[in-house]
Amino acid sequence: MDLRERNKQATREAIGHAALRLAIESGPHGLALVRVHDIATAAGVSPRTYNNYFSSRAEAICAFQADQSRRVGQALRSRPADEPLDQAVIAAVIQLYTEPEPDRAGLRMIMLTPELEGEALKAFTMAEGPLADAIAARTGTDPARDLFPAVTAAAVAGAIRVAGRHWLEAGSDASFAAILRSALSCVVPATPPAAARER
Amino acid sequence: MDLRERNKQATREAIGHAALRLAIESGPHGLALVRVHDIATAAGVSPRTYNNYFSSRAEAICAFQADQSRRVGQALRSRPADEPLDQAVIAAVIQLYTEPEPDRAGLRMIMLTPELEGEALKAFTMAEGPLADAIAARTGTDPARDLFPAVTAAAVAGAIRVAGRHWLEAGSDASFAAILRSALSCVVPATPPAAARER
DNA sequence: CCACGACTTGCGCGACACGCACATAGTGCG
DNA sequence: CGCACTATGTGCGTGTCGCGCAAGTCGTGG
Repeated sequence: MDLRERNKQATREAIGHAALRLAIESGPHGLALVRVHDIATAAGVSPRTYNNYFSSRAEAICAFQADQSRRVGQALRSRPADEPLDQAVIAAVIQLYTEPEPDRAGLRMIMLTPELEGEALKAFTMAEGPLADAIAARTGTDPARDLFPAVTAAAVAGAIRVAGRHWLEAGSDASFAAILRSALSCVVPATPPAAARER
Repeated sequence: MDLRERNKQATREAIGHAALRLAIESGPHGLALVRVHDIATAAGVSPRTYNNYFSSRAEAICAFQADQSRRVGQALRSRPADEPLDQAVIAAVIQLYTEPEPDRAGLRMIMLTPELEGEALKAFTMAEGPLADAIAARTGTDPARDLFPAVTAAAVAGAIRVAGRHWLEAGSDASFAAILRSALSCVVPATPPAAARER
């Protein structure tokens, strides 16, 4: 990886981190008060540079979740090939979403702030493409003909979202991993339905 | 319904319709060129009134899809109570999304324009809340304790989205109803899993 | 018929996204 | 090692937008 590319990644993360931190500090309702200037200053760049990287505050704040989502496909591919689909997906997702202990305040900000709803959904939805490809590769289905990979990927992304919301609201009566497991088990079959397998 | 309320609904629809129409006419890439002033004028209101109803162009353009999504819960509730969950959901969704022949150009604009992605996701996701309630009511599960209703609702919303994308891309080798049916059948079980039923 | 409340509209302000031009730092070649 | 080249950071100017505020206008109920 280039020095250039590493610097780029670093400033991207710096801006994203600063944006999320300032948003949290200003409370869930004062998000509109966070000025672009503040984010840029906190990240040590000019306001103009900030929006070379992001074209809205919401995008910057949700950058971490977006990057996280992009890794789901790869996480599934790293599971052993002979593992059943449901177990593989559950294990991959749990590892990815509990490896760095998730930040309650950050997740609460992203998921429960109305102004961020659109960007948050975009962030979680970013998992779908790569995840669908990984599911298709694992199950030997053709994503161009069968809806199963894409639909399952969307369902997984949705289940992760619902699990996060439940983890935030309900309190700590269960670990995030356990909630994820029970959410995912509702929608991921051990093997694709016959209609998709028969091709 | 009041005359006031009917007028309000009418202008809301007028603005949403005008916004979508202008967006389509300007082509998928010229969306940024559609000015708020144009939308307001086309709808016969002042620009200031336009954003009494919507706080962004994207929101106005996606208003129709959002309203549509809000009706999914009610559509499911109107199915006979003894129908299995999967059949009820499939029938409800198909009826709701094919009753007015869906507008290809409009759906294409909403789903395939990057700047609209966030709002489009919001629009489709609006189905989840009422739909989860309806599923919980139908299956007798408690939405506060079981993730099944919320997760299934999210999966259904995702499946509708994927089906729409497939219908737009693939072409007309299948009816929208058929695509919806096969997408939904991937994620909606005939009956809730044992973990949810045993409570 | 009148007073109250809602919806609309015009005005103005602060913020923002982005194009453009220039400065600066990283990179690869001779 | 030095030099051109390209990618990235920055300052400035511009057009648009979201929204608070204060009339004006039209339904609604007494």
